Amino acid sequence: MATDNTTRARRSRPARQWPSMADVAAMAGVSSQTVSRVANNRQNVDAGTREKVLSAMQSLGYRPNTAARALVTGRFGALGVVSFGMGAHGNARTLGAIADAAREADYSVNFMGVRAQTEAAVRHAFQHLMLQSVDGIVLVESQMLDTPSLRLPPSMPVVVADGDTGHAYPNVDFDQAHGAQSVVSHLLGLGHRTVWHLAGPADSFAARRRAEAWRRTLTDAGAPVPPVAYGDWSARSGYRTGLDLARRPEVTAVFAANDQMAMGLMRALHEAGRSVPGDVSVAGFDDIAEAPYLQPPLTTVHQDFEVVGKHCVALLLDQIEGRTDGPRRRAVEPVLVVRSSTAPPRPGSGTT
Amino acid sequence: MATDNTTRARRSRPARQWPSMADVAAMAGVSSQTVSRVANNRQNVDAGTREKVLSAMQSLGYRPNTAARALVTGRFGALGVVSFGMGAHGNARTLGAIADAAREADYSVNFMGVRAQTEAAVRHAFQHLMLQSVDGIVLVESQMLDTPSLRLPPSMPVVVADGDTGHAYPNVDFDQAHGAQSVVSHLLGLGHRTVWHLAGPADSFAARRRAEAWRRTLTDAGAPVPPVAYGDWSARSGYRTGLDLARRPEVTAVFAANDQMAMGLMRALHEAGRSVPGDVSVAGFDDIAEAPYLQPPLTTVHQDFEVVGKHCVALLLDQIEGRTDGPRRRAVEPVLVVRSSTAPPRPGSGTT
DNA sequence: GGCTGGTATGTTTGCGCCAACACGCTCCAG
DNA sequence: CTGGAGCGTGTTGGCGCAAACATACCAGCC
Repeated sequence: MATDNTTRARRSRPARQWPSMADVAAMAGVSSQTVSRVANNRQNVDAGTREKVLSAMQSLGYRPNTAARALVTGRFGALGVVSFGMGAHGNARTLGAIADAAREADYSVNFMGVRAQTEAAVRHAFQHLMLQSVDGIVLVESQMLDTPSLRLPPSMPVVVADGDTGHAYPNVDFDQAHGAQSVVSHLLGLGHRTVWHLAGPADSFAARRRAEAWRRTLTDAGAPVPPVAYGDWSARSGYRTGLDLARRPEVTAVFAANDQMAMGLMRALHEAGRSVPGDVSVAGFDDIAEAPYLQPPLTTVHQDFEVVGKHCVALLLDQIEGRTDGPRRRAVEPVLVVRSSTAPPRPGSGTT
Repeated sequence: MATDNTTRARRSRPARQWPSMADVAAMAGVSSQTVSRVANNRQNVDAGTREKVLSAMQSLGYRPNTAARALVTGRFGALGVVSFGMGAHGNARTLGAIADAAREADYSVNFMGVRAQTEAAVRHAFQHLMLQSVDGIVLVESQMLDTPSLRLPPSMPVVVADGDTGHAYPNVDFDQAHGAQSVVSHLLGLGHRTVWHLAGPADSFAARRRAEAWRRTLTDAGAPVPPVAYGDWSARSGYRTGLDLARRPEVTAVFAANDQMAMGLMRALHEAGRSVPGDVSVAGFDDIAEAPYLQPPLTTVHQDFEVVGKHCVALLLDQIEGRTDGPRRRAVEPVLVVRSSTAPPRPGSGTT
């Protein structure tokens, strides 16, 4: 990065290896403009002429040069996605869904992974994408939007997925509050005196919203609010917290902010001799594909990432194509899926 | 797709919203060529001049236009990645690693997800990428390379990750054979009479290589070769197979071709009252982050996706930059990780 | 017939950038 | 003191494409 590019760029102009419109035009005996019209599927071309051009394209193996096209149109046919690592299941699924939706709209996806939510890392990602090679950007779960030096130019369309809503950008998100509330209500409804919470990292907006909804649901129900434990979304962090919680006999129900942490949590409880759901009920969030096959099958909140991806692309295309009348926020409703990791508390348990 | 683009392209040329080199040049009082030299970090620019240009860039918010640059250099600064869905952990991890490595080299990553390994789907992906907008392509786990109509132009650099080795493209792969062999040997070494295998889908090359190594290791050891079951990498398919295997008392050890299937398998065995590893030992492949926290913690084969991503990018850059002396194949050694899901068979069990 | 309006096609132009070359200067060897 | 090499910089041209404008032709109409 930022090294001397002399050597790399020293290669002289490469020999033409792709035919251009002019080549096709010459072969078909028309002007290059007509070739352009055929390539862009314009209707005002005679059927016979179109045929000639198409067969010339075919035999020469012509492909339009996107760079030249982008230069003249100012559009790139590409969307940028900034996301924080493929380790998080949700991020990977969201990216896949965005890519699918983008392909439907004939856009390609330029992916920038960012390892850390540090200013430098995010700035680098933005700089790379903002080299004017994308028509818009989807930010997946970023908390960095308010850092002034990272502000994107106002002319760049942006959609934020699964992130903070306290900014001006259009936004697609799960209704985290509703999902978390449904889990906590479910557990309280089973008869638990209260529900403990293993939250995601404090700098994650989704984690904060889940924690807030958990707290509100408890207070609304008049249940005591136990201290919050924080993990980092990993099973490992769930395991560490689980070792702690297992030592507290008053813990009868735990809501983990994602399924991976719930896995670690259940493992720790098992090792400590606390059965799930006999002694402790555990619920997760995400409904990863493996959730039905955990031991026990995990009660969790299902999130439809496909829909999120679709909405992200739709909102972005609205901006790119200048439509301002569409919605600027979309919420996707998560659905509680009750399996076997939650049950009523043992009679007499859970008292302090 | 292939619709009339008239309306979309009808927008007249958008007002210039980005400053160009000429603007910077005017502000700095130099020629645009000098701006170009500064932008490309050439050394033959006077320090004072460079300073003036840089501050002009800064105050105008100048970003080089990659399309224009690509048009004249014939290079795009982008790598294409074709992969089959983000559902499979391995694919997601590999993509993330490729993106990281590409960023190190100042390339961006153009991601094309393909849902199905059908000819039409893959062709569409290739067409999109081959619109001369990437400098090279990484194919992650594709079996479609030999389909004649999909052949890529010889001028396009390609690297195949985790896929078939029976083709001319440079290749990065795990030493699947070695990994599978180490699992099977481990189980045989524990005293199991033989090891059953839950393979990945028949059209996956990685799955085939794992199955072949499993078979060879058994025959080399003089162990009987049980029939193979096939899954689709999902926990669900592992579960279904597990219900079958649980009914066969002679099954004392199973090698699942990935961790997700092992999870489903263990769940089915548990439901059928067969304990792991007491009655049946189970081993997986991949070492997903959650493997240590399954019940029981899963013996599996660790794969370092970061290294695979790095190698892919390195081999691709070799081709793009015209280096022909580098290696054309790289194998990454997977490592057996023994946890608690494997144990010696119960005395007297496993006889037919 | 001359006019209008529409359609198919061609010509010109310029997007922003960089390679190639030209230029003027300095420095040093011969 | 002259020739040539090296350096910083400017000038020119053209990459492939599509927008804008120009042209040719035809049909229908008063």
